[in-house]
Amino acid sequence: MSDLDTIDAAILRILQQHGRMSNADLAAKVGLSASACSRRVDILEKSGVISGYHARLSNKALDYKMMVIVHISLSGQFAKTLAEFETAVKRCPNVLVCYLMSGEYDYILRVAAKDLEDYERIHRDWLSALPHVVKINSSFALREVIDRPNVGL
Amino acid sequence: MSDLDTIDAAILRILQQHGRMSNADLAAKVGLSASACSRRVDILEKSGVISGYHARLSNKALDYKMMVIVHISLSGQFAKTLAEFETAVKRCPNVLVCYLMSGEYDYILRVAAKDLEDYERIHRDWLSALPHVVKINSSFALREVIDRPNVGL
DNA sequence: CGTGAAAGGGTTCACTC
DNA sequence: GAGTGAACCCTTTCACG
Repeated sequence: MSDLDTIDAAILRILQQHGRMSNADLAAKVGLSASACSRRVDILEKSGVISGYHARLSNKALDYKMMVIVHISLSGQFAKTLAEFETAVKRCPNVLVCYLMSGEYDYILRVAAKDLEDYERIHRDWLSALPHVVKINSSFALREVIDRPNVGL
Repeated sequence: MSDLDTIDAAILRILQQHGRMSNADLAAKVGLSASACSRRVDILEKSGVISGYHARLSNKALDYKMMVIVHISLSGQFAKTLAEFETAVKRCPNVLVCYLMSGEYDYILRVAAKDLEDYERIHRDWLSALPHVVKINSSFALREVIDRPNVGL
């Protein structure tokens, strides 16, 4: 697709960490003029390398202190079964990540909860209520070692 | 901590999706004047509810098409063992997420790779080389159903 | 790709309700 | 806490070298 040179990589590295840095500051950091820098960022956005800019919220500040990894098995692998499950799981706001997996389990989920009581509620009202589920396995995260949105450049 | 009213929630919801929206536009969207909106955003940033702004890069555009969930067990749970493992795992740029877990496995990792060959290299050069590892279990993601950075408000 | 200038818009005050 | 208006600063974006 688009070949990234050293300067592009530098731009991406900085914008990953400081998504609201002004173009003028960014240009200075990567050693370009403002116009040249703006042109490059524009290309990176339009080519889809930069898919968007987002404020990151502190789960802790919002009182979401628990992270739970949930493994789920369904009663079959029919397309209709998967589609119904996925439609339902998308409705649960506490599910941050959901992947269809190969291997022993069908889906793996990452679920945020305020505390154990909150997770019990989520498990009861949301997870157990998902269609076609035959097995649920919850593992609790004791500590977050790494959490980055993208691969290091 | 800080109580969030309806307007704060709206601000967070918008900034989550459009991290580079100008304060003027944001104020219009939530029905506030620019100054009032700026004051609120300032408070949200300083109180830590907004922990930062980040450009999101498309893993696909960067040719990272594979997502692998890796379960890892160590030879013990001594603090020194865990610390050594964590120091080493942080050096691998392909590891996006790493949690210390309760339950059967000690750690769960989310690893990005360009393709199967790339993952073989990562597995050989990084994962297998991590200290104190006694068991590695790789599961490949077939499809991404959900991937949001934060809990829906 | 860099420069420079013009134009437009954004942020941030002090002040008021 | 929220709105107004104005000043100032900064950013973006041209055309051109």
